[in-house]
Amino acid sequence: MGKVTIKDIAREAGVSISTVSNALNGVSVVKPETRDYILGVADRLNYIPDFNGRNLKAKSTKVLGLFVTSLKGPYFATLADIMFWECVKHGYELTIFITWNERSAINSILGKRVDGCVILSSDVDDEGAKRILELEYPTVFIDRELKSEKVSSIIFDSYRDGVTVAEHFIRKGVKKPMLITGVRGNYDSKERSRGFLERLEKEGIVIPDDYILDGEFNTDETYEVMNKFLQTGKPLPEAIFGTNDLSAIGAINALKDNGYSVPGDVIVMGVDDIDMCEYLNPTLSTIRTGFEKQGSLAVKKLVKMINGEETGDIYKLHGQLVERESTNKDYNKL
Amino acid sequence: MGKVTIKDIAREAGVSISTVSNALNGVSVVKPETRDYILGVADRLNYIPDFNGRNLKAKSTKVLGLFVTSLKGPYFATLADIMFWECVKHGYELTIFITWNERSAINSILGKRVDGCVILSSDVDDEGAKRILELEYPTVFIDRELKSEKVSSIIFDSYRDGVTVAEHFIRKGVKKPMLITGVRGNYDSKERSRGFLERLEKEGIVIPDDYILDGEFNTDETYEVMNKFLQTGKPLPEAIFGTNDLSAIGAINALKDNGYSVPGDVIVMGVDDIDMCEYLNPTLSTIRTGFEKQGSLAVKKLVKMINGEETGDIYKLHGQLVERESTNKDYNKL
DNA sequence: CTGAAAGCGCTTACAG
DNA sequence: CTGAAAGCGCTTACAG
Repeated sequence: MGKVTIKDIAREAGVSISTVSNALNGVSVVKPETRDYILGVADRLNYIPDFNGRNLKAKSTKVLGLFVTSLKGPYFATLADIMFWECVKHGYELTIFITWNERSAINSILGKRVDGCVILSSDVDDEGAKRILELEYPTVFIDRELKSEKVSSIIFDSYRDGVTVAEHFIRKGVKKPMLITGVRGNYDSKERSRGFLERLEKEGIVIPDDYILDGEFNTDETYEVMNKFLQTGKPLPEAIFGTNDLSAIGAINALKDNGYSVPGDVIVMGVDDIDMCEYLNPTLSTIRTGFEKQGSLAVKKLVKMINGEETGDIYKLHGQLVERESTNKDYNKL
Repeated sequence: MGKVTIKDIAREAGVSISTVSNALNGVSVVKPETRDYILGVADRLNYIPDFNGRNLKAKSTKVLGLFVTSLKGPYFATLADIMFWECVKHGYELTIFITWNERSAINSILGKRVDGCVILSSDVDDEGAKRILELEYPTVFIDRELKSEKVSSIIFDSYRDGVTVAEHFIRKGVKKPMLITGVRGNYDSKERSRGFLERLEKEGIVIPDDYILDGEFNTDETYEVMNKFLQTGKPLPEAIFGTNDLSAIGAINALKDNGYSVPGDVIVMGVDDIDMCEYLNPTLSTIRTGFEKQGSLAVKKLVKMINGEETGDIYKLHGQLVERESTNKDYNKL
């Protein structure tokens, strides 16, 4: 078929390639009739611009990149969809890169594939993140706290979310809670745990080490450790905080399988508010972290940094308590 | 900082840019010492190739594109992850594009951003799909049946999956089943329904129109229509086939909320085998469609078509019955 | 308002 | 084994 280039259009339309380029890009300098005529020819020839030719010279690609370690996880799909629509609004495309280290993000930026990037990947180590920071290219981190001229972070206020859960338990009169931590080294896991523990401590409640389980943010893993805990015969906690919904679910299943009732014997809470929460039995109380806002804010901020309208900032998004059956002692009495 | 190009490396290393290019690309013609020296210089200067410069001239980008309408949906994340790793194996990158029409895929191929693409987007209409077909560029469709020299399809054998469910119901002695269809026009919804209905018909079972509900592949929607159905006071079906797991879940919730028991009063089955199935109450019987295989096969086939080693084919993947509590009448008796 | 020309950063025949 | 040169398809000052 032979690729159609602006040269072909120029020849066909009897104008120069500069004029074609200007017409195609809507540069206002072109006479409207000329422009329309050229556009018609381009259309007729099924012209499709070569990204590489364009971007090689142009300063901007009009593409934003989202870099993630994996697409799995409770809220990723929604986040990406929201980001996509926010990009559309601003005249950008969004492309998603799966990657396991910071090289790929750096390559894409420096290789002029994207004008800026949003990075969600716990697997980028701190050194890698710092390297990106030093680049001073427009970047938004959504799972770590970094900031510079061109770099922003939009994260959950996970410390506060942990506090919120603690206070909810305190209101319920809980004296002996259990904590299930998430992926080691993960920002949200650490902060949620810290907020939870510190707020409880203010109330004079200190959780013994054997009442802090490591659930890896994962249902199966949490089921295992919870099950093992229950086998020891130690006294049941009154309440369990799973630092994400998946681990809360694992804990509930282990409790059920050991003959305990939730919320009758133990109340349980998670974080995230994944769709599943409403379909479980009992429905799961949780913290809605507001990732929709995270997605749109990430793109908005990125665009502003690209345009030089704003410099880097750190935003912390407040979660919201969603009470359902799993923390409602009265539920089983119905 | 000023972008480092092969010119800089050439100057620094005291060689020509051709030699730098050859060294960087591992062209064997370069003397090993020269190559190593150049690589060292490139490394020292933090050289990162410009994608646009490279791809403009090169025939191949070594990037595969995955085009989807949305990242939501039960198995998308797993599919993408699997495809990513398969790409890595073959020396390709994977980038994901969210898009609502076939233009974007066409642009990306013809705009030389990707060497080939996998398309999962029911929203590409048949005309759009045909346009892609005519391009004769390496493409794999994973939700429609198309085939040509460079175009393959790797789909679920959804007709057969429908038959499998029908036969499972027949074995259970079901005489009055209900069907919940999915997204209108969706290949899998149509085929699953058709297989289900035709197999039942062979058994002399014909489902009346008011026992075929439209659930849009979606829990909330299905809950609504099921609820409405139950309000009519019509006799309960003995079994319900939700053409995906999400709709089966919606039906179960509506039944429960109306005081019925699953599987006691009605047995229910879905398709997909999403993670949630195991955490529901009752756990959900379903068809495991084998999308892991779909992901890796899609990439493998695409690479082979790109390399000209194979021409287009159509593969249908067989699903596998996974029986859990929701179709096990004895379950409630325990 | 339009066109001739340079050049973006690479790759790739081709000479040597 | 290495280098000089052309060219990929565009954009962008600059002249006119």
